[in-house]
Amino acid sequence: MKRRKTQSQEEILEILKDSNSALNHDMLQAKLTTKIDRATIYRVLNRFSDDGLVHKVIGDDGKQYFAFCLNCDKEKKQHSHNHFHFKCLKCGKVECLKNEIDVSLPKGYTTEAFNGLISGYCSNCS
Amino acid sequence: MKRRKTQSQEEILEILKDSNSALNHDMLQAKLTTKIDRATIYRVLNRFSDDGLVHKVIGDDGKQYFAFCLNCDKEKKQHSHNHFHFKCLKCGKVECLKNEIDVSLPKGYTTEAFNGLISGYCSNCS
DNA sequence: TATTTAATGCGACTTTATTGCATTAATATG
DNA sequence: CATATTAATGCAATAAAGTCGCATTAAATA
Repeated sequence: MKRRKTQSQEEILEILKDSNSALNHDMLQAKLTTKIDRATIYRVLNRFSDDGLVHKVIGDDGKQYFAFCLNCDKEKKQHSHNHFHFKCLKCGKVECLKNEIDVSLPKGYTTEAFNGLISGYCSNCS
Repeated sequence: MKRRKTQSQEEILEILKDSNSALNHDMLQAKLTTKIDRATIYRVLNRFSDDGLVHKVIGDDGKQYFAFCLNCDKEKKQHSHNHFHFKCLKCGKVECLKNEIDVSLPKGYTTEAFNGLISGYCSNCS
């Protein structure tokens, strides 16, 4: 199934690129100039996520947030379960912290997968 | 507002204690012998969570999971935003990893809050 | 035992997200 | 360039998770 370039996708991707924070459906829709259907928005976002173009994070509110992928290796599409995301509290930027984070568990514990969101200040904002 | 001891709460708490994994609403309801209303189950669970008796985790599926609190300091009720949870892939147990985890970020980055789920094997199962 | 009010059950409702299906339009093909 | 193919879209319906209002029930207390 080959992907096609469409107006909707371009605009949504542009918004995600311009935005420096992860957006949920509502936030994204609010930024749209064109009217794009809810379902389409979700489909575009999930397609991006599947393609490794953006990452999808589930917030504490249970909603899906999407952010343009900064540090992600686009070849490896196994996004969801092997890294943390970092969100800067000042500039709002969301990044992947793929293997840059050192997780040390209590002794006897071994890590298989981890994911979650770390909040703080990035190097530009701290 | 003083808490009252009720049948429903006892049964739900018992199930959470017996279960060694975090349960969502459906899973919990399936284990009930008595019929307890959806709304009640949610209210009981959130009450437990507010009281620091159980912890609430948002899964990757966006659903709320609840697990009896093993390592949590019941005095400090600020559960939600300052620790990771660890889930053992074998025995399914969910624990708080309050300050036992060493988070080291890329240089220049500072941590304010973190939460998420780490999967692996606990000391008993690894 | 009577009183107070926390907890429950029921139903309606909200929000988030997905799916089916007919239509539109992006790409490929001749 | 015209046409065929089918990915992408819009619309409506639906699903699923969770919350809320309100009348009722039943713990705790006096």
